[in-house]
This record gives sequence, structure tokens and C-alpha cells, in this order.
Amino acid sequence: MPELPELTVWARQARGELTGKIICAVEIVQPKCLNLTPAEMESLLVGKAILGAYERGKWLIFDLAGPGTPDAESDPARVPAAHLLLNLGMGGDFYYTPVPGSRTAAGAAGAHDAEAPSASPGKHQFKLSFTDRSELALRFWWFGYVHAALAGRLHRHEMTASLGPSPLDPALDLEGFRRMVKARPRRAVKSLLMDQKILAGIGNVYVQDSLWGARLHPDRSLGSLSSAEIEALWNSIRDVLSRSIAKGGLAYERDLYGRPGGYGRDDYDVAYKPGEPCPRCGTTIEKIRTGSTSTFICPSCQQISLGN
DNA sequence: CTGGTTGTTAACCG
DNA sequence: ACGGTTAACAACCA
Repeated sequence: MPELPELTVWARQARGELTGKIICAVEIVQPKCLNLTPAEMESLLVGKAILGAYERGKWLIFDLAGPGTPDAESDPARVPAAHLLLNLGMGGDFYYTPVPGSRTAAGAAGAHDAEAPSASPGKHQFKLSFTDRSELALRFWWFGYVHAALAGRLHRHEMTASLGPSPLDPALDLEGFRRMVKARPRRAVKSLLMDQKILAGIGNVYVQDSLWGARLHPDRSLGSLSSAEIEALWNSIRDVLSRSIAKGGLAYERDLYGRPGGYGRDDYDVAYKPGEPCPRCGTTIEKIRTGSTSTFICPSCQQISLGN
């Protein structure tokens, strides 16, 4: 499932590839995922230009400019007229189909055009068509959202407005993270990292090696963490996330151009590797139940108590 | 056929 | 109020 690193890669690509494009048609296959009626969504989107794109937790948000002055470059300070908010839920793909006969950033980077999976017809839930005949389709397995908010109303979109800061937000530092931890002494550490209202963007993949890097058992209560452990956790989270971003995200997710990321099994420490040796001490990695999710831990590096 | 997995919300309980 | 648990949603895979 896409988490913060994948969203970061997608947002960067969307900014480079889609900025300035004008939406001329919208295809809504699954109305259930909308926060508006299909007719409202269509009239809100058609005619607007993409001003920019950015990630917010597990959401990808497009700023849209109103019709009339479609060239975002000519007026970069213009206030967006609306926002399109996409969440792929438990997993999905974007399929970008470039302008016929054009060279994309992927093409320039050396991807094989013949191999590009582009839009698989009929399998997407939502599609934007642009006036230059390029398209962006979105496929997810039912839990995704396609929402829109009008200008000045983004703060009233509850699902994104209630998100906490990104762990990679420069405005959040170790002291800020320490305050988050200290404010909730009775909570389990894994539950804190997964809570999108506190820290946005970490899911059940990256949480695994974030905990292992700090030698923390997922069920450790926050009140039991030492100052050094909090700092180790903070560093571990940021290290895991930025390592994946540097490699283009998870190897089993695909970017806008259909290319897989470079962060694969060899990059994991303990995540999804039950039965394999801990890279630090060699102890066999275990899979345990933590609430409704699974956690992969090294039972000797990550103990609930230090066991005197 | 069974059930585990995946993110998010809502409802419920101690 | 807080935090853990569960169900619900839908599709895929083993």
C-alpha cells in the first residue's frame, strides 16, 4: 500500500508532468468513492487547470486553477479555485497516459515505452482527461477516495484537515516529536506511529523497520520510553522513509509512468521477513499480532521489557 | 471455500 | 476523555 515515500514520488512526478494541463473530461466509474455527486464533481473539475500537486499523509492533493487563465506559470501566486484529493486506500495505481507521440520524463529517463503499462482500460475507478489528450487514471481496490474541496474550504475537508504533520516536515523536530510521545504516555508506540492524526504517512510497511531501528517492541507504552529511545525512534523513522524516497519508493508499487520503485526486500530489515535472521544479531525474525495488524520483530532486539 | 491482508471510520467497552 | 478492539467496506491471493 502506498505510504509517505510513494506519495512523495507521485506528487513530484505529478507536479512535473501535469502542471498547466487543463481537465477536459472526467470519468467516474465508482461514485461511492466521491464526496460529491458525480455531476457536481464533473462540473467542479472540467475546465480547471492543474496548478500543482503535493502529498499530505497518504493523500495526493491537486491544486486547481479556475478557467480563463490556465497557464499556472504566468501567475504562480494565484489562489487555487479548488482542490482534488485522492487517497488510494489499501493499494492501487495511477496510470498516466502521455500525449500521443510525445516524450515523457520517463522516456527521457530511459524507460522502455513499449513496456509502459499505461492505462488498463476498464479497470480504473476514476480518470481525468486533459485537453492535450493525455490522461491520468486511478485504480484502487474499493477503499480509495476521490474527493474535492472548493477554494478556501480545504480546511473543512475533515479527512485531510485532521491529519498530523509529516515525519519529514522540516517544521517538526525532535522536540516536537518528544512532545507527541510525552502527551500520550499510555499509548503503545506502534499505535502512535500508525495514527494519521498524529503523524501522517506511516503505514504497516514502514512502521516495521522504524521500530526495529530503534530496538522497540511495538507494544511498548510511550511512557516507558527513555529519552534516548525517543530520539532513536525519531531518527529511525526519518531514516527509513528518506531511504525509500531516495530509491523511488516501494518496489511493488508503480509510479505514474508504470515503473516500480527501487526499495525492495533487500532494503528491509525485518519487515515481512519472518524466519530470516535479524541483520543486527542473527536471531530469527518473528511475526506477531499487534491488535488487528501484524508486526515483524527481532525478539531479542525488540523486547517488551529489558528483562533485567 | 476460507481467511488473511490492507486503511479508515465509526461504534463500543473498560 | 483515552486507548484498545471490532466491524464494515471490497478485492485479491494462497
